[in-house]
Amino acid sequence: MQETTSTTREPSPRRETILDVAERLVQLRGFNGFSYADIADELHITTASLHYHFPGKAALGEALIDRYSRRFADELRAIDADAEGAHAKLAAYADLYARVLTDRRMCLCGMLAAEYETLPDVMQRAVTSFFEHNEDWLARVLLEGRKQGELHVAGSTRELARAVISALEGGLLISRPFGERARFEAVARRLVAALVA
Amino acid sequence: MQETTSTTREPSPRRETILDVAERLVQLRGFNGFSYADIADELHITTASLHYHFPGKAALGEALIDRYSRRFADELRAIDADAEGAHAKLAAYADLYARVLTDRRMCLCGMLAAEYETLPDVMQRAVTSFFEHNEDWLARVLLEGRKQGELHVAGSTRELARAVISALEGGLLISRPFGERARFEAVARRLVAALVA
DNA sequence: GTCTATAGGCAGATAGAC
DNA sequence: GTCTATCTGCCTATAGAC
Repeated sequence: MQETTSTTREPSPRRETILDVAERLVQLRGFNGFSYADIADELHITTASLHYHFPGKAALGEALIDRYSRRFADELRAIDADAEGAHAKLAAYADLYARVLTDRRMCLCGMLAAEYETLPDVMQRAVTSFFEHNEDWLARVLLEGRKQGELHVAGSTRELARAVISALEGGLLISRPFGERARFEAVARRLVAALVA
Repeated sequence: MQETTSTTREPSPRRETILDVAERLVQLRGFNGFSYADIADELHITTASLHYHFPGKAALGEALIDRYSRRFADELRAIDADAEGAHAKLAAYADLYARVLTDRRMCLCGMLAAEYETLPDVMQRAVTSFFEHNEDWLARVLLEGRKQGELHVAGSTRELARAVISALEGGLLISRPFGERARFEAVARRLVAALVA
């Protein structure tokens, strides 16, 4: 039986490889800091070929955020399945960010948040959506932690969720120029510990 | 008596105006998100004229960070002179960041931290220097607060200083796409309160 | 200080052959 | 799917007149 009705594009291997390269470039240099030529050179193809897979840079950018968000959501589900208790979940969440730093990368959506003003509309919407979903997940974890008496959260859990995301994204942002993952981890530990004391 | 021996360039009015426009553009769109033409259009001059004031984009960028850092240092001195006690100083420090958000701007050096990988060497050095000076100032405030018994800071004050900067820069980064200053202020209050409890 | 004119390169993108 | 060839536009930058 042939698959013909899928609304989301079939994930061809080539397409995925292109996204892999583009993702790394955006995380390192930003959406305005790389070009189709950079990807083409690395894959030993031409920019015309890239336009076959993604009609324009905006479409490529949107696909990047969608895939990144989907993967992030998968990781959050994995944390829900594996980690027990709010403290463990928050530690696992912070660890997601620490792992982003591999190869000096920034969080894709943190990078795009900086460039937000210059992004095509479709990408702007996808970026805010990423943060809102993170907020939702965190707020739920915090609320459950409070219900269980595990956390002493005063006031709005949503506001606290925003603070956690801000702190972790900022930790990545500031640590990266100094090039040491240990620096981020020390900061992240303090931030999470202080916020959800 | 004529001034001829100053090593730092005389601040001509034109030069300052150019820096004003460039500064806003970088804070809004990033260093890779604006061009000489953008500045020239706004000032109704040509890009050739800009090259008279700044030989290249790297020199302009360096001048931007230098001026921004000098102003920031001035503000820190003003806080030292006006605010009494560590809590008041930290609140004033956080307020510096809140004021940056005017017109949806990002902190200049926070923006450049995102683009760090793509920046000319002179700019990279200037950016890290900005954060180090902020760290120094904050670490001193935290240390004095602890000595006075005003703050209960466990462990390294330098590490905590880094956490504060990360949290505030991250707050700006994430709040900006949502366009509400109140959002940042709520997050910043929580972050500072939690960190220096 | 500002201009005109122009260079040389790179950007994102398209048409059409294979 | 990938190519060659090409386009248009923008980018940083420079020479030289005023």
